[in-house]
Amino acid sequence: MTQQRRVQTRRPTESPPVPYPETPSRPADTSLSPAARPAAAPPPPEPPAAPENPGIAPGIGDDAVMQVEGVYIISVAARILDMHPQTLRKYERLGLIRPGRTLGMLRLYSAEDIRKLRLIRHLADEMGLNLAGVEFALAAVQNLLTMRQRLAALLGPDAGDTVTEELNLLFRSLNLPVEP
Amino acid sequence: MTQQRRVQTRRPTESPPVPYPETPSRPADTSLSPAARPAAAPPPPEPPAAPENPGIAPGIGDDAVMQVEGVYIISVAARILDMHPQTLRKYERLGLIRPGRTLGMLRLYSAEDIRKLRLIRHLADEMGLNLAGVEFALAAVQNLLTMRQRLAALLGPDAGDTVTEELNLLFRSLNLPVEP
DNA sequence: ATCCCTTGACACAACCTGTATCAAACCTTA
DNA sequence: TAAGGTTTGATACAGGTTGTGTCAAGGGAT
Repeated sequence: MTQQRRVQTRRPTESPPVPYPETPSRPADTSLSPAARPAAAPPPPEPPAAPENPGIAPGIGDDAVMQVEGVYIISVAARILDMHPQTLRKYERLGLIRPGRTLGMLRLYSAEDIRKLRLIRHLADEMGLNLAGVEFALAAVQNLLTMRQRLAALLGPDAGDTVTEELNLLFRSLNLPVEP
Repeated sequence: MTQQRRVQTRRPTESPPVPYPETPSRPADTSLSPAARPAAAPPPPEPPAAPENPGIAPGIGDDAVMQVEGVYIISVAARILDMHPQTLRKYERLGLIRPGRTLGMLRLYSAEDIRKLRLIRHLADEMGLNLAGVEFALAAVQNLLTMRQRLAALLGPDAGDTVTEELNLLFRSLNLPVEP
């Protein structure tokens, strides 16, 4: 009755346009993927550290790249979300989120990370899922959005709109605040 | 940060052919729906109580209705599934399953209930979901099958086959042993 | 150089979950 | 009718999970 990993044989069937991400199936806490991130380049070299600016993006004036929506250090992100910094660290350790890093290895949470964390908080606090369930739900949402994309490519844009509408109904029915 | 219920306004949008079941959103243990089942008629009045016949359906010879796939009392169902009878009772109390009842209020588990319980066991034991997550996953599967049906009705049988194929890929990607 | 913040690790309280146990009631068989 | 076994509902408990608190060590910005 213990947690056990499931080996599954993947067979090379007619390579689809967008692949499904293949859920990692990690029930135990022993994650953290020991051989991961050997020397990943820190994506945004931009430590803003706006100490008091919750909710709006800090306006980076000079040579910033396009569409920088907002990047927050862990204390700011935790204050924005009203969550504990240790909770955010644990979520990263379990693989639920993957914030960027500055050159000094400080975590940088993008607006997309903030949105994902809000969804995680909704799933955990209001719907009562544990973290394995949160991982499952996140994978389900991700795969459904991928499926929508694939169906739109396979069936045409009109059918894609219908699928999008049905997915909106489904997300609403499942109490999932997702906007595809 | 405690569990709190979410009130949601349902609005009557363009009545679809098959409705989505509207997830109950029940995080707390205080379920059991106090005003439910006022005098529901017991569906199959058939107490077989086959004490030693695990796995195959008891052959009811005489005036049985068509397609009786198998009905088991709780001890037999628990032995078939290798689960504790109390666990089955708790699952029913939480609303995950809804076995039939004999006239003496004995629980009767159909083959469909057994299949659902196997899925629940897979979600809980192997994927590590808690019961709220199991409820979410069951609702997701149910809604996806409903969506497949609706899309087939809206887009035609060929698109329906494509949707079915995509759903099979999605279920496989999510480690869900479901056969639509 | 100094101060504030982050990091990683450990620990703990509260909760969840499956199981055990109990008396009462029921069905089947003698 | 009476005995025996089983189910039911309720309660209790051990083990695991989860969010949070605390600590020393280190880094970045003024």
